[in-house]
Amino acid sequence: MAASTLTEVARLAGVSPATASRVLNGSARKPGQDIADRVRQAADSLGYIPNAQAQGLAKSSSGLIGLIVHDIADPYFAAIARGVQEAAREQGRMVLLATTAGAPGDEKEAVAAFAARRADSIVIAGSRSSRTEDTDGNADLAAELDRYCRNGGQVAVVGHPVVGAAVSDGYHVVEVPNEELAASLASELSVSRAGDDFVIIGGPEGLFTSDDRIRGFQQGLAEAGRPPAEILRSSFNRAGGFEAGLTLAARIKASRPEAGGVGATGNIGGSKGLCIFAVNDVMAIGAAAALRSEGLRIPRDATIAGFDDIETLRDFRPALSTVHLPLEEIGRIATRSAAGSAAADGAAAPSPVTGRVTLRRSTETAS
Amino acid sequence: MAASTLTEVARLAGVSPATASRVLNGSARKPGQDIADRVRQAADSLGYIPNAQAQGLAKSSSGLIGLIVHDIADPYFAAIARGVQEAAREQGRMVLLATTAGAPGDEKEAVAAFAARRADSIVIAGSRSSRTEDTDGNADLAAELDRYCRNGGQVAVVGHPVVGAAVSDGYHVVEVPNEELAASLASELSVSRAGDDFVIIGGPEGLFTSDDRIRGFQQGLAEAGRPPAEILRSSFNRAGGFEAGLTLAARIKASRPEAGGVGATGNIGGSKGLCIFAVNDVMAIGAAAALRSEGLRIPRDATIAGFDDIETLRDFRPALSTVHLPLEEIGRIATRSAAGSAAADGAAAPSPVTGRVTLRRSTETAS
DNA sequence: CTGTATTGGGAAAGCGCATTCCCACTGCAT
DNA sequence: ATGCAGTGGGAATGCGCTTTCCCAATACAG
Repeated sequence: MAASTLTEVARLAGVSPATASRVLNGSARKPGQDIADRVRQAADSLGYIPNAQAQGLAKSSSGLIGLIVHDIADPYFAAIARGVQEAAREQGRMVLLATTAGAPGDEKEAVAAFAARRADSIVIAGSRSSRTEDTDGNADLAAELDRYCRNGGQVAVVGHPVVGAAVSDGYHVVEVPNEELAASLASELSVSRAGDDFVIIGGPEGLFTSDDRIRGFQQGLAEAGRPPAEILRSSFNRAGGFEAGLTLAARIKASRPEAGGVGATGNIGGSKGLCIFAVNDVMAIGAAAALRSEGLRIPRDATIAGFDDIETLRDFRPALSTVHLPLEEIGRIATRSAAGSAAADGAAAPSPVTGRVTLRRSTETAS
Repeated sequence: MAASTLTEVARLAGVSPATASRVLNGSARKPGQDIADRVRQAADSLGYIPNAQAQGLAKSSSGLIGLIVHDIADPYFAAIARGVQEAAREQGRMVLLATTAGAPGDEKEAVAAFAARRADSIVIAGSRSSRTEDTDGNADLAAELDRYCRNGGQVAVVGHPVVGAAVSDGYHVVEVPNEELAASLASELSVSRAGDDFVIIGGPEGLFTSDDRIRGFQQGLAEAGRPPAEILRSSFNRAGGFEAGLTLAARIKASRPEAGGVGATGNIGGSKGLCIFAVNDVMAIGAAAALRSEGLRIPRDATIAGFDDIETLRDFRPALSTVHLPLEEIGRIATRSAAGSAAADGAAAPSPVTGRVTLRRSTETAS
């Protein structure tokens, strides 16, 4: 038994396919009550399920939203995905998922695949890159997005615009005030960690999110009359944070006075403490793990702050200072901005993303 | 400019649409080299992207895999989703996401939506329920799945079969040895926590995953000559674990000898320790948070073990004893078993899921 | 040199639905 | 009684592609 079709339903109800279509799938014209009932009854006696592909073909729209993330199991993206999913549901659409590990080439593939499926809109999360090795991929991606938009597609990008993407209507960017927030964080830490040296653990140069946060942090330090922090670069994930954490651990151990044995109380006397800013939470967690694995304690031997306030932090100890970002909300906003283009443009501008510096135990003064 | 069509490509190349179709999208018949080149060139000069909807309509298959989870931001599901996504990619398919919070009614909707989109296969993760309030939903879901399978769809369910689902080919269950593993855990803990009382934090009665693990654990205890553990039930998430944790915390505090003040060293003298088994990691984490919030320490004042070994545990302190499950692999297996039905049935049976009891600090003897 | 395979391309018929026309019919004003 | 707008249903077309069927051309054996 193959899935039953509209035609079969129509025949059973003794009406034309046109009429059946009108009653079963919202049309401007509403057939008479009695006929409608007959059709509806026929439909569910047959267990009719409309073929979305055929509907899509006929209407040239699909009820699909494409979502591009680096890694769906990363708590950062998972939270955004949850928001996207939720907003999609509100719109009566479904989410198509693509993971790309951040490679622009793969992202281009994903966009093409979404375009092939005639997705109504595409949400791209994950940091944009301007690294030279990504130049080609970025160009391809931009071209693909451009084509998609010209064909009526809607695109929302979280954070930074895609490098080289033409500004068309249908192309939306959800701005995240990374720089300002990082500056605020630096400013607050300059006060609470007045005696410390600062060091930044960043992602590879060219990753916008990372670069913005680094720039903001440095600026915040400067405004507080502090010298710029040293920057350690590694990959934009836990492993990268861990690696950088090991480097810092060695340095901390080397610089502290050879007081006693293992149990020595870290940072005493005149030596300055170290305050680490990792440009995202997973890197911060990685760094913290590295310090711990080297026998160092936070905030005793070093303090540390992250960025994003991913849900995982809730149960991470010591409680990690960070910048809270409404990740789920960001997903919703992106999804809505790529959908509500029907509404008035300027007026319907979705509320901007706001974050909040959130200081916790990991940067409290060691007792 | 609307997206260009196969017909346009064909015209530009000076061939028939049929030929163009044959060269651009894999067909059994391979047109001549020169013609193929001409078509291909025409295609990318036009930036042709095949309309997957139309292809799907014509071939009646869509290259889509439906994935149903409770919550995509839950680390357990996120890990499975990653595996599914990966396997989907291998198959050249895309994954369609649906989140349902575990409500069978919603799951039925999701299956219907997947069916409407003519998804090639559906993967259902998340515990099945036999609670009475879910009876209707389960029946609907089973009926919907049945119809989907009869129409040639492939379904893979992680863990338990859907209640009432007819066994058809096309309906696969990825077995997870919850009961055995829970028994092993109980057995190992009976040794390492020889002096302790055991208590189980479980989900609501009727959730198969929870029930299986509880049953297994009790059985393991029995085999070790222990009396059955008391069971505390609450919701199958962190909040549920937290709630149960509060209850236990009160009990622990009440039962311990009024040694001194807050700083008293918990469990001394003849009073038995408490070993908590939470049926999944997020509940265990919730319970641990509750204990901590009540000033109790793990493993000093109580020990605790979870189940699943979600990635989050990597950075959770104290390191949580648990049962490792290859979550990502489970996602892959499910996806493959719902795809490789073309291969020989019996022979192609995917490798079964195996777990591993993993004891860590949270159940180590307090020093 | 004729006859039969065989190859390679094109014409056309759907896949299941939405939608534009078109037509028969009703109700009302003239 | 006649005309007209308005209403409600059906026939037909097309969305973009695959695929079967058909036909011309070539190849080869007899």
